[in-house]
Amino acid sequence: MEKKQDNLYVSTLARGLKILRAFDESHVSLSLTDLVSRTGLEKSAVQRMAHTLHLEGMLERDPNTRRFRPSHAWLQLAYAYYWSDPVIASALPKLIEFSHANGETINLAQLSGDHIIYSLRLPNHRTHFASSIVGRRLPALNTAAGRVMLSTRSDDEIAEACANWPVLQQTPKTLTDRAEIANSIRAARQDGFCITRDQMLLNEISLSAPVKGTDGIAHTAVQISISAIAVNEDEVVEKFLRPLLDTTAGILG
Amino acid sequence: MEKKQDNLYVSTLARGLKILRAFDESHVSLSLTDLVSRTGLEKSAVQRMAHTLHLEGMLERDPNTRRFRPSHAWLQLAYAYYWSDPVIASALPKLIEFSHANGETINLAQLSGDHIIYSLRLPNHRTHFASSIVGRRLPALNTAAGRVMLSTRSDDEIAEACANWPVLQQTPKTLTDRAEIANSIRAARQDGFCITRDQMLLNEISLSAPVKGTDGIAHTAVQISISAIAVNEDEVVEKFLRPLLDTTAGILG
DNA sequence: ACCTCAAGTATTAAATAATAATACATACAA
DNA sequence: TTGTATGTATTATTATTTAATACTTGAGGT
Repeated sequence: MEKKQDNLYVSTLARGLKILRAFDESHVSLSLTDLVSRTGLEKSAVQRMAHTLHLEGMLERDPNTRRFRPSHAWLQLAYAYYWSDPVIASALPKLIEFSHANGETINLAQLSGDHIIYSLRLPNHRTHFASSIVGRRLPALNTAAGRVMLSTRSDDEIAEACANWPVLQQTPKTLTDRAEIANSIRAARQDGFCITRDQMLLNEISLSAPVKGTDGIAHTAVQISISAIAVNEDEVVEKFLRPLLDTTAGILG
Repeated sequence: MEKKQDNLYVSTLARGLKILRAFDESHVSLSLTDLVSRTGLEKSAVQRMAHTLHLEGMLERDPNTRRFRPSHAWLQLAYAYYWSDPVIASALPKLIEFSHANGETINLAQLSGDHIIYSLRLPNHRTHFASSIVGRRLPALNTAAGRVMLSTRSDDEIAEACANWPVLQQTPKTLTDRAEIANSIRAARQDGFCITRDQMLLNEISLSAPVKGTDGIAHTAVQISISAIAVNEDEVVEKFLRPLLDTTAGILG
């Protein structure tokens, strides 16, 4: 896949990035040969890239196992990202306020292609690890946050997304019927919020409201997670919709 | 600075990384010429690297201003980092517990060379933006967390660090006298904790305890921040040391 | 203790792919 | 409009990466 008829494209750099992206939640430390198989690059290419990334402080290397791991530099990049995105600075104090006042898990989600990505998370319960750390990507159509953002778009865009964007069956109860997802988005447009249940995690209720820009389109949403053991959807809306909308209203999209 | 007599070193990749690292808290969006001046690379090199990084989804490009910004991919890398570091998974539930029980800002800090880096942060008050987001690096000697980690090392290492590691005068009251810093570290070794005040921020008290590995050395520490307006250091120790030590005790270094 | 094999490391000739120089285009200001 | 700064495009040259291969190390099995 050495692509492009593009004389500005530096394939060596792309290969190096490929090494970085070989790491994910189920590949936390990789040997040279692991990297070869995961990236599809030549052994010697991997050798040189990994070597360089190590020297440059982007990869940690365990001297015993000789396996590579992400370094702290990866967190530093996140730090730079946070400063670069103005929505973050606007949202963070509001989320802290909400978390403090309501004691519930609250997240900031942004649209990233056909996925959402969680950019801020303030967990208030012990919950699954993946649900507590930033940077997680989920198919937009599967999530309340994704649907509520889509609901601010034109009918055509919604239809296009519902037809083509990925849907992932995460739990037995995950909604995979695209027509039903479209209904959910239509409802969200009416209501100004979206609520889901058991979509990514069983017994988890998600309530989300959009952060609209001046054009009325939302690239950001705030989402809260509530355990469905104690309460049902109606009660969640009853109790948390108002504070949630207060929160989103204070954020500059 | 095209360095190395190293035939495995891929300088093109290093140049690309240099572009990424040109972004930080005071350089949130950079034009081509900005990148040239910040990296010291040739104009055409920057052109090709930025172009490639954009195509690979590592840089966002504003079509109007033609400036580059970090992309969501930078958060995804943080996500991979979190999974790769076992301390994180062990610490996160404990920090959440503490935050929930005590309602105070709590952070996980790790030693990264001669700096500490905050890898988890659970802010519970409105506080300065930089104090709320992960990935921030601070000189280890300036911080309670850095000192308490150092205090688990040998006398020689402590002496070496106190002599050579960087110290940054962040507030008028920041301790810059290296002998006094050494005293602070000695005290931390005795006490099993370190408390500071007004070091990075005025009217901020920092209390930190180490997370020791099986060898007794700490590469990680937990730190809490308390406003010094309402309470003094003794009261902070009185009130929070016990729960803090309970927290660190539950974390596998 | 020895052997085997897989995994990591080192070396090189060959040529691809990146470079640097320069020319062109566009946007903004005087 | 003209001038200047910034971004974009093109190309010959060659430095740099490549890919192939040989060497080294270490873990597991017998």
